[in-house]
Amino acid sequence: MGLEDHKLKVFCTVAETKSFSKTSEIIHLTQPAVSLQVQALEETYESKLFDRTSNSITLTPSGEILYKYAKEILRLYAEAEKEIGKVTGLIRGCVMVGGSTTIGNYVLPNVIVAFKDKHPKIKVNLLIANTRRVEDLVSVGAIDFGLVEGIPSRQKITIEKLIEDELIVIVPPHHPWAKKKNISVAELTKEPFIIREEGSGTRHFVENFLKEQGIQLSDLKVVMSLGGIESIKLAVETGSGVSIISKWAARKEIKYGTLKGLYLKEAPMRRNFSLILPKNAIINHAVDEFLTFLKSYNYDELV
Amino acid sequence: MGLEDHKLKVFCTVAETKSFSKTSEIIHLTQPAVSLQVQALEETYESKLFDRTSNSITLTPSGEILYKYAKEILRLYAEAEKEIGKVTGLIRGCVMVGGSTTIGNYVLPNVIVAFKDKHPKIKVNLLIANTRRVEDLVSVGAIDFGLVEGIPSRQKITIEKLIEDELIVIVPPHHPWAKKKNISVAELTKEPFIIREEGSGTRHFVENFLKEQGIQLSDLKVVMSLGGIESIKLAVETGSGVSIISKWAARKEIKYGTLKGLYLKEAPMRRNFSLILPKNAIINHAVDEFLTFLKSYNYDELV
DNA sequence: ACTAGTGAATAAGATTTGATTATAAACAAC
DNA sequence: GTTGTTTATAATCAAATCTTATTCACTAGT
Repeated sequence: MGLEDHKLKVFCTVAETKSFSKTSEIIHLTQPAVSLQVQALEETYESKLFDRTSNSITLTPSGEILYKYAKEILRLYAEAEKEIGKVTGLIRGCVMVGGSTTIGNYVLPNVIVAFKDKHPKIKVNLLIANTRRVEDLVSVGAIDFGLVEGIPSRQKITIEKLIEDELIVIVPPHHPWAKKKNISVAELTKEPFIIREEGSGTRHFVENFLKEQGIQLSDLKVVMSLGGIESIKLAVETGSGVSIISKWAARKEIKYGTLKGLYLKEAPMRRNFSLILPKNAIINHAVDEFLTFLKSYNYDELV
Repeated sequence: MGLEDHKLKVFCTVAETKSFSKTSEIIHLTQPAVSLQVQALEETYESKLFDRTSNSITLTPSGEILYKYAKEILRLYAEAEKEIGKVTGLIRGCVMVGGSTTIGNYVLPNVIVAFKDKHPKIKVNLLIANTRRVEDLVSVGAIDFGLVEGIPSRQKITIEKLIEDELIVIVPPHHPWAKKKNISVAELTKEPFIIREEGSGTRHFVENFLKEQGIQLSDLKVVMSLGGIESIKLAVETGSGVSIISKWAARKEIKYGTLKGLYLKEAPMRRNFSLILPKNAIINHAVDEFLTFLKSYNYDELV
């Protein structure tokens, strides 16, 4: 882009993530490039900016000072661009979004496509990771904002409920349940069940939900545990069992008829997708526009 | 150097000098390079920053906004560097000095050499021009500070008396006056006189001084008017006449005996060299050090 | 109006900076 | 020790930046 000091941006991200390699993912550079940028800064100021001691990276006193100023400088770059954009009517820039697995893979791509259609000049950057990781990046200010499942509670983050997510039971189209709209929790325990891997937000939610309905995971006939939504859908399509995933994740397959979605009779499986923003965020013009778009977007048209 | 955004620096200087070519002299780039830098900025913001109308350059609304922010950003870069310098004990950076003809050619070079000796890492940049021009550059903030003859009075400039300058009568070593210490104004009118060109600060001072002593320029036997101090000294050395110049300018020749300096009986021809600073100047660490050095420098050792 | 003269834009080339892949070194965890 | 993870270094390649040479646009002077 060129409307900000790239070296300072890289430096700040390293300071925030405390990692050269994570920075390289976020900025979309290779790790050596990040090392070189920081080294270049250290040479111009003739002062080490980070202590690279074994397993952790910390800012040196010089680094602390530079970080404070760099952050303010970057804020001014963003503000200048915003102000000029107001005058020229031009909206451009770069948005760094973080999305947790479900929302990142199945909701945001559609939103981003629609957004790019309205604002072709704005570059959108999507990073998909688990909720914890996205929260971390937001809390240190390494990305502009995040969209995650559930309602994380953290200091240094502003949280806003954005849209509701509903989980559904998925079955293959020729399954006995395929004609039904609802099934009971009791019925669920009779069928081979495929579950997400330990650590996933969706699995966590499902476990809790079933517990509320008086059912343990061990009551289900769990036939396998898979490490990704796509693999779960594939397994269900091929008849290996049924599963529970977000309606957003099953959208396409339901539309094309390769999967059927059902609700539980007892209660809807609802959770929120939350928008999380760093406190004292640098909100540039592009980020502003994206947030406005996000809030006004009609998510139902996706379903 | 790399410890500031070069594009913004160039842009600011163009905005201040209202000239691409003058900027190129100050920043030590070629004129096309300046054009390209500004064009690059105009492309990134997709907005013209200057109106290039015939003979004058003005900031567009976008340009005005960017200038405001750019100035603040550059100030922060300088401040960051200063703060880091305090921690590391390193003093470096770049000073842009403007000097009017006499002080620029005959005083500053010595000061700068002594300064570089103490602070080898600081880059000093000397621009020699007439008083008016130096004042202009200072008043718009295009150079860090200026040293000029006389006491200019201008808004937007902070003025400080720095050192005294004394003008002396110079004669060749075998001239009848060479053995004397003083001569009278009356005597001066009897000798062929060589004078600086119209427009020079020194000529202006000499004319005024003689007027105060009741003598018009036309009372002198002016044999020639020369456009530079070196040519005047040469003319006096070769016996074409006598002249009046700054003691600083005659220092070397008096030391080597190729010229003799005399004072006027009636009154000393004194004027001040003034230090002029832009209001709201960006004083970086290097500038700070140079100013301190300037004020503590023992100018007498030069005489 | 024609001709310098001045100041900015453009073109083509060289140099420097920046990024990439590949690889090595340092360190923790098993 | 061996493995895996993270940063640093090396070599290569692409892109940005500066330079010289030239052209263009506009004034000013004759």
